Amino acid sequence: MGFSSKAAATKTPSRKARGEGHTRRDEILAAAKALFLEEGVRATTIRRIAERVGVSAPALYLYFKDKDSILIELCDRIFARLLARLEEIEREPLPAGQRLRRMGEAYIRFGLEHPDEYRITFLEATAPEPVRFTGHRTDTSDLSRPGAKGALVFSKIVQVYEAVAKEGTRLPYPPVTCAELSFLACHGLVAALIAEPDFPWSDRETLIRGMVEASVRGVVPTL
Amino acid sequence: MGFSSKAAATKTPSRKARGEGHTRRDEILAAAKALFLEEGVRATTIRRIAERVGVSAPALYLYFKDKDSILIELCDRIFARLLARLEEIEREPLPAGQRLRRMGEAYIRFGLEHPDEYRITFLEATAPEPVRFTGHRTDTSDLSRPGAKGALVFSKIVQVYEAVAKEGTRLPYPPVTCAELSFLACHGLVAALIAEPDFPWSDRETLIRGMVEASVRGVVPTL
DNA sequence: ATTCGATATGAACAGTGTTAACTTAGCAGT
DNA sequence: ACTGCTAAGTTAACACTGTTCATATCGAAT
Repeated sequence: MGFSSKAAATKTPSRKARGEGHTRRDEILAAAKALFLEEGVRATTIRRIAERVGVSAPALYLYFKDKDSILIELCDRIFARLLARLEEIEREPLPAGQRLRRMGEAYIRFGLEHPDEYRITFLEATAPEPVRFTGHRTDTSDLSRPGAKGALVFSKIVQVYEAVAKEGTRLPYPPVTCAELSFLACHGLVAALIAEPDFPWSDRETLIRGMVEASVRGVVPTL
Repeated sequence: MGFSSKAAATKTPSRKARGEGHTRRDEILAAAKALFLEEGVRATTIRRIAERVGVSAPALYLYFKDKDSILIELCDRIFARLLARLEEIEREPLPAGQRLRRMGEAYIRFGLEHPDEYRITFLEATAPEPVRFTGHRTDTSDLSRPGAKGALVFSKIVQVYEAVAKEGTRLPYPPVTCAELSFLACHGLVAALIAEPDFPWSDRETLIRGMVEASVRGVVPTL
């Protein structure tokens, strides 16, 4: 049955001490993450991750289906932090309008702080190429896809808009549509600032505050 | 060492100075474009473009610096059409607020109609990896970069906001900042629908009209 | 002692963008 | 006619990429 801890057994004794509690899987994730913010996405290749872990490239395939799986898991772990942040805000005793603003700001700042993960989760198309019709299925989306955690984040905003409606404010669209509009506006700011960091944008703080405001009042003017 | 020239009989004496209609350069662009919308971005590779033109892969480098240059030129040509559309709208005798809405809608629809080109122009980071500080240069941006045409598009919106100000409406931010906020909100919608076409978004038309409205009234509530 | 299953490896495959060296064809000028 | 010169294209190769396959090692259970 269960074997305790990990079975060390590196064929070539790695000079770095194997910390307790690290599985090889975690090592890979950690190496990928480090490579990520030290040298950027472009440098984060299978062979370089493997090199960092001190292992050959095919070894990664014992723990991950393919390269995307590694990146997706990495991103999902980061996005879990955003989710936690939003749930914090959710618990604050604020009027719904204010909670909306706090969430918007938290979302934007998070995105700007994790540009690579944000890009992979929301900007990179992993959808198969020839598929272009928008299948409108409210199905149980498979959680392995990128954007799965993204969808969770999104659902938080829906909840707040439902709260807004419950407070008596009339919404011009269904809560889910309101949430999409607010979310997409903030998303636009993050996406553009990440993709075009060299463009001479206006002052970042002004843009953030302005977009938070616009994303709320643009959808529900009375908020 | 036989000079068994099974040589390409396609030695059309296409004097490029002659420039009647199709130069080889244009052929390459056309092939890339066709490949683009027949088989998607992923299939648009140097060798396959070359194959379509009926030429070897390295031949493309006689006309373009690298692969990106091909794609960028392709995108710029498409975006020139958007620019023309916006200039049409610019000439319509409408109140500035209405012109803003018309432009927003045109922008969004254009983006959704040309997802691949939009992605390359606005979503793909071609910025060198380690550069992450935002150099605030109002300079003569080099026109070869992707987003060069994008910047032109953007400047159109700035002009309209200046017209709004001139009409007497007080703006909460400088015109350029207003334009950025409006633009970025619309950009968010386009970017997300392109990147995640399978997500069960609300009705597309509702989102478009809603975002156009929000991108204007969110920034300038009295418009 | 042998089998088993997990872990890891080196070699290789089918791609990618790109560069180098070489071959032509066509056109000027002594 | 014979040089040169230039533009346009070629084949071969390089340095990568993600990924698969056949093989090896090794601790543990039978």
